[in-house]
Amino acid sequence: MLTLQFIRENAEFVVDRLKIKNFDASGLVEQVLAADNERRTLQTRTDQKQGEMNNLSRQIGQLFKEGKQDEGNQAKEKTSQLKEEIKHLSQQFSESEKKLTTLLVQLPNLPYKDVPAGTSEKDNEIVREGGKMPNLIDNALPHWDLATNYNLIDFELGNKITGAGFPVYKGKGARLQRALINFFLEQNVVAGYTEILPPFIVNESSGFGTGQLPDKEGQMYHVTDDNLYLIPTAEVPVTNIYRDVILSANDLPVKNTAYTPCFRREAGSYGKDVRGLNRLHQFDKVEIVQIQHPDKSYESLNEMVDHVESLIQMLELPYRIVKLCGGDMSFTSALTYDFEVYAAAQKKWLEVSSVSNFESYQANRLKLRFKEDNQKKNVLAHTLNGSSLALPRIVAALLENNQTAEGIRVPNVLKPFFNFEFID
RNA sequence: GGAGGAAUGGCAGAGUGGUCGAAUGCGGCGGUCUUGAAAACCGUUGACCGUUCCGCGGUCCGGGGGUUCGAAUCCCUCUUCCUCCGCCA
Repeated sequence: MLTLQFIRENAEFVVDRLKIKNFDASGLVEQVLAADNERRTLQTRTDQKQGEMNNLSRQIGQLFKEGKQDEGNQAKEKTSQLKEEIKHLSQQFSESEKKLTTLLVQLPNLPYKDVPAGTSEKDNEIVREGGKMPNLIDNALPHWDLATNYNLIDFELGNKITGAGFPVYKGKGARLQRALINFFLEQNVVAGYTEILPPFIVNESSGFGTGQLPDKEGQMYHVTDDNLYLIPTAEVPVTNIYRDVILSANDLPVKNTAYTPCFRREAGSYGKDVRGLNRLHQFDKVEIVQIQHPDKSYESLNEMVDHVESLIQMLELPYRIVKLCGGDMSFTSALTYDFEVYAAAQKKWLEVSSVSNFESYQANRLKLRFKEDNQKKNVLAHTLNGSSLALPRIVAALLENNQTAEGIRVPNVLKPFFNFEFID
């Protein structure tokens, strides 16, 4: 969330910038400022009474110590009213604080200065394109047919065991998943990321820290008995490692990578977009996460974009990098680049990565700070993350683009991890 | 799952009702000494909020609640960790 201090000092700017995200913040900002004022008034009054009480208690203690029982008891009688007032005030204060937080979390992150205006993906800006479009054979098949024909993925079996959106990978299909996960992790480690294997289920505080809760509750699977959530992305556990942490400046940047399965309810997604591997309830993804000094976070963002691009290039897939417009960006992001690969049989661009800078928006929720050298004050760090990469759509594109009459060609870079040049 | 024990500042570890945000040691930072370093010595060393902001006030001793004029200290509850038993990949 945005910091109160920033909103106080830049209220108009906040409202103005959020227009880029098609978010009318005028009413909300006003309410935040009012709630903030109320809270501060209440705190001043509460603190003052509490101070009086502390003084009185000290005096009473002193009186009893000196053996002045009568005076002590007399003084005691004076405390009951004060006590009542404090109880009342602190109740109001905590309600006021709660109200303020409720309002505050409704404000999205501000878009970075060069985020294009727009309402949907049509307004996104293509920043780079690369790779070579394949020459498809005649009668080229979409990946769901290829996956079935070559016995790589069994969608029906997934329906039986769990339900739609939970495919079963088999044989070379399963091995290809494993190979891709290894390949991605390996490349990330080479690029300086530390490998993490986090829990796949998180608590409420973690969900709040990265911004999934409270607003996107319906997108996660909820284990109600224990009030835990299946992770929708490794971003959640890996970023939350640093919740309530104060780093020192020379710890930065922190670079972590993790493979996890991701679980998404995808409520409200139906139709042809969900065919095959295009949209699943459970899928595999390797994630990269950085924690960086505010002055350098956009350098890191570019570095991450270049890194993800190199992965896709190694897989020899045609791709494009898209800068999201305000309307298509997530609630918590300041700047997001999406990566799309072309799945030639479907004739579709599929999103395989989303790389974002959240600036201090998540850090403020997480209370993730660092100590600047020679300075007392702790400052919020910047957090960034990106997929490197999400597997299913990569697999979809690999299958579709590399199909030949004899079988499916496997990119050379996977050799160390997948010992077949051909799937036939 | 059953029975006990514990949770204090970066770490170790005192403190069982009254200036305790907390002794002491280690670590960190600054200084004296030294050509430099070590050792020794001196000083300093948590976070958050409010404010009339070089000052003052408030909160925080695992989380939440309670008793009391007053709680790190007493009570309840939750969580986590340790020991023993059982079970187990």
